[in-house]
Amino acid sequence: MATTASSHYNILTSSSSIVHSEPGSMQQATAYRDAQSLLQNDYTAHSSSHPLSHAHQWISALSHGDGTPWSSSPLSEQDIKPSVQGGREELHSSSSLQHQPRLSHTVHQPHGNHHDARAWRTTTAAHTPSMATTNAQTLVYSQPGFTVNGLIPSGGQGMHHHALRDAQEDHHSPHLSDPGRQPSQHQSHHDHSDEDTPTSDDLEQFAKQFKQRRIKLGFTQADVGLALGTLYGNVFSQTTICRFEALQLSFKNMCKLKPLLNKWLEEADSTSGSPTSLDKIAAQGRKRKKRTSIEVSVKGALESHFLKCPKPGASEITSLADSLQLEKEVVRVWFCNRRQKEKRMTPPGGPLGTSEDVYGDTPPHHGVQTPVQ
DNA sequence: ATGCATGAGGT
DNA sequence: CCTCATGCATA
Repeated sequence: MATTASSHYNILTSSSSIVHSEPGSMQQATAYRDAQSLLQNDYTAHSSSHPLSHAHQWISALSHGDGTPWSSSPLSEQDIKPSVQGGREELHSSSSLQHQPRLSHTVHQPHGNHHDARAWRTTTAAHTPSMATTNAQTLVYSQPGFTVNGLIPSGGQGMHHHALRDAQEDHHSPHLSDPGRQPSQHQSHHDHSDEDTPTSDDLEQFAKQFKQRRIKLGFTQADVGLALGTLYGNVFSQTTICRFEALQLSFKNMCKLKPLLNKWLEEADSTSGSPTSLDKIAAQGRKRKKRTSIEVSVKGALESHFLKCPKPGASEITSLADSLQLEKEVVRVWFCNRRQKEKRMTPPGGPLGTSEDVYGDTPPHHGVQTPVQ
């Protein structure tokens, strides 16, 4: 399935009859300050510039095998829409209290600096009361780069690690004089509406529960995202909800979202016949560059460079882009995204014990492992 | 479920 | 230019 040259992109918004939450799928521009849309043709306009396509890999929609070594989605059957929506509104009620923190971050944890990723594992592991065998069980880093180097108290795998993240992050102020905020109290259950900084374990369990309940209630991730919008004014996409459930967000981000999702959960189960009505606002047409498909081989090359140097300078990016025949911007963004991925909590592949435990780490994680989806 | 992209805010 | 939160478009 190589280059099939199937570049047939629908540039026009064809309202097909696919599954679409038609009524109200638009998102409201909550805090968008600038709403000006330029009118310049997109990248599809370079047809006249190129007489013959010789290296148009960025517009070739080849199957792009996706060389994700860790991609192991067992089964995913999402988007079950039982349509449990009734026809009620809560706009008239719910006029009680409830002050949402809005943009203010309720996170005081990683203090904005210092690697959130590290705080991740550390917090949990650190407060382990009796860590006899309680090793890193929650999050299994199944990637050579994901090791939380040097911070694993259990000393499980302080072995090979590419010190690839210590070049920048710690350029902040070295004020770590108030680590006392670290939640040391850990209840042995779930469901804690504590407002303060949750531990990674808390988040993990919450995410699991959330997912379960959500599914039980018959809501899709997208539904939740919209509901959050109608309820609190912050709309989120399916992507975000998904990532939350999969713990693929930064610690900070998770902390921020948890309260919201928690509220939704309460609402959702209390009013089993939720309405999901939202005001429709004009959709804002944004011209987004079409997703560039990077070939597997190219991805490999990029990865190699990443291991070598996660933060290439502008010049290096340029040359790299040149040799790979990619736009500089594409390469730059690739690196950015790559770095972000590195900071996620859950490394792709999931905490599920894959067969490849390069770390000899056999975590005794709890049994419940994704019943469905 | 994820890959690439956009944008705000910080340096 | 970076990080970080987020999401459209896709696989």
